Amino acid sequence: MSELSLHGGDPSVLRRINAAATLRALRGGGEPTLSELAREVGLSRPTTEGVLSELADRGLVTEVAPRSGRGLGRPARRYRFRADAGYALGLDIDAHHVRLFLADLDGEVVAGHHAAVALNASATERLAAVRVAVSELLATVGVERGALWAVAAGTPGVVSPEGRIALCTVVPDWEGVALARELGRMFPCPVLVDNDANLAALAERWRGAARDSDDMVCVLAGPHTGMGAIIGGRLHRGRWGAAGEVGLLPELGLRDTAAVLAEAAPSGTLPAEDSDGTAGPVERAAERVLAAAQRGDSAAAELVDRLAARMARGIAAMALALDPEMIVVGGRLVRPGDRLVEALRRAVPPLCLTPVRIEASTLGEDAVALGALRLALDLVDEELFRIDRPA
Amino acid sequence: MSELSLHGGDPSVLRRINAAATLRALRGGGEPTLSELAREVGLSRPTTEGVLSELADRGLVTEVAPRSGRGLGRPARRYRFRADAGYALGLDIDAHHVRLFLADLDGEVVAGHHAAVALNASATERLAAVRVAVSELLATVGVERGALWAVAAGTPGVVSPEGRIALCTVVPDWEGVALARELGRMFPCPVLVDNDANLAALAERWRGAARDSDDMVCVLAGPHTGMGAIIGGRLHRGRWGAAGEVGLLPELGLRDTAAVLAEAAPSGTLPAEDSDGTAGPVERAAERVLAAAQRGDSAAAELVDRLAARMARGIAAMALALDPEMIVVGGRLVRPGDRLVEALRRAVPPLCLTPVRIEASTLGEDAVALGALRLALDLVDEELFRIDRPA
DNA sequence: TCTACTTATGGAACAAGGGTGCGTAATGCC
DNA sequence: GGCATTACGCACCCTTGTTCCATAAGTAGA
Repeated sequence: MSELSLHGGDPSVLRRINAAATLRALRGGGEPTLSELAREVGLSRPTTEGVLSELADRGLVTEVAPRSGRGLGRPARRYRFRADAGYALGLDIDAHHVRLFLADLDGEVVAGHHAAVALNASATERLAAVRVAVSELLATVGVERGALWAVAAGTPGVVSPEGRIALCTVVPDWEGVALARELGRMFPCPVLVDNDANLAALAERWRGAARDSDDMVCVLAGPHTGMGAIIGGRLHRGRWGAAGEVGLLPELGLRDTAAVLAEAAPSGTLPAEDSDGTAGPVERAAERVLAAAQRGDSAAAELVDRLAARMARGIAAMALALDPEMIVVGGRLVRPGDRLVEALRRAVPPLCLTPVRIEASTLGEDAVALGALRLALDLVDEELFRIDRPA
Repeated sequence: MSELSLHGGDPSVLRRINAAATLRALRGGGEPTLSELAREVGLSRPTTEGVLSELADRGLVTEVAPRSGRGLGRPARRYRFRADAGYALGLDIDAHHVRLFLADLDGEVVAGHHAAVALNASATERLAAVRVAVSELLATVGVERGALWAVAAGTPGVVSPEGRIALCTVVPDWEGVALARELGRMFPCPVLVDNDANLAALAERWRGAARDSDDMVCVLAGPHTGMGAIIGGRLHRGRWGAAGEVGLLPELGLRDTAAVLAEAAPSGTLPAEDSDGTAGPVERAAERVLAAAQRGDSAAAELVDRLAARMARGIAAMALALDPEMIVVGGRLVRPGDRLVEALRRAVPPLCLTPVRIEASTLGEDAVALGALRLALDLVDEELFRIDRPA
């Protein structure tokens, strides 16, 4: 709007506005009638007709067969948004995995993929694994690389505004990698990179536990606990991309989260890294403690409660700073109905000023990749609905 | 824009867009020529002419005398934004004062006012003092109450989204007051109420130390230390209006800020409240310690440093949570070149992950009232430039 | 099978807004 | 006093969108 109100406009901007409105209504799904569409958008039928033929020329809309037999009168022409006119791709690159989701322009996920990567892989090897995974995914569903409109990737650590890994303690050889540029070489479309907790927040708001919440915080409890925040409906990154890192204050207890649980097992007895490279020894140990707590092992349960009490201070600091509507707790250490989330639900509110809902993630390990997908889809939407330049 | 893209538009919305764009260009100040204006907005001269005559009908624009003698050719008609077509009012209501600023539609401050209120005044008395102060201010400059387009007020404590004082430890008898409704009775225009630190943040961004910074935090060091945050260029209030209250965590050391300094003087020797009711005994004592530190008193200086070290944790928590571009420190306890700000500048960065500028407020005691004014002016701007309804 | 009714279509006539171009008015300079 | 210069005011045309109406293409009932 600001762009719009700065420079005045020809009648053509009116057409662009109406095209965007029509596209938006059409993308809601279904195969509306011309008249239905006109009524919904608030335009006359002839105008809508003109807009639609223009959108058809751009390849974004097709006419579908009219449905006869339903109702009285002459069957109406029906139109459909061509969701397959383009695709968006979301990546999750972490210490042990590469995860991918591909969606069409409707945001419908059409394919997913997963590949294990060794913890101690070099940055080059990790990027090669990404390249292979992407190629496999695209080949499986038969989507051309040129059909991608936007790509986004999430990764642990602090990601600078230019998409460089400014800080990363979790993935070896990862710090300093200009990830956006490296990935940019693989795709003929814009590539965005962001912190994993930030993207998990986007995902939870999109199709997870925080649907339609405009002010929420997502806690990603993994080896290190990161947080992402949606503020006023928009992802907040901070000046240097480091927002949500309250864990740095030692007294707020968000560092080495998994290690607190793992300490139960004497370090000498920790198993070596799994052969599939899917999780490190600390994560494995932590997950065993969580499982034991779930089974009713009282020593393990106490350890979980202690972890929750430790984490509560950091989470409360974030809640006090932002006063969010809700906090979603996710990451490797969390499953729905978990003892950890229950413990946090007891430990955090007493430290807060306002009632804040605490929910477990419903997306599990897919959260980050889905969030990356959502970020890419946001870019797609911006492209679809932009009105400040000729199509 | 979203509003715009949802419902399609007549040619009339085009006119509204162009009117808004022209008004925006015109309000930049000066008395531009018709052609200059047309060039700047990107419209043709006849169109601009039509828009201007419409704006003149609405009383927002006047033609001024052409300036002959300057340059060749026929003198051009010149136009001016009628800043006096309306006014905005900002209030600061705190424990000891009522402060007011009145501005025209250009945001130019045309009058200010200040009145002392006794600390132990009842809510009713405090509101009466506000009413009197407003009447005096308006009478002084000869502005009708009906000429007010928007009013905003700042006050210590947590202000709920509906404008109720949900929590306030600083002003007696203030908690629970439905301030927005009470003030609403005094004015025939919208009235907004917000937390004082939030408004101070707005003010510092508008004409203080944080000009044009879209991500900043304002620390208001008074009896209790509050914080306000601008995120992505917009004020962040939180779901319940309680954002920025990290001070609640005891280990973050933002509670009873002034008292830390005042403790130097044994409580028995504290002077009684000043006859003018302008400051409480604790504030007075705190200010004496600050002044002593400024003069070089080493004991006082050490006390200030200790306070800074205490506050640093809370400020760092906020900085880590939000990763702002800069932090502005203001409030009663701060003057430019102060030892407190210097001490914070040393104490905070080591706790942070990213380089964050720390600056002293340049607005002094006016910050909150100016921020309230800015909030009211934002509402004025929204009204001036709205395009989603007929004028 | 034919007729009446219903609903959508397609195009013509009309209105609003914006751009272009040209004759004309008002000023400064020589 | 004439000329160059600059801006004005108006007429004309294009784009976009709306209203209105005759017509087409179905269904339901006789």
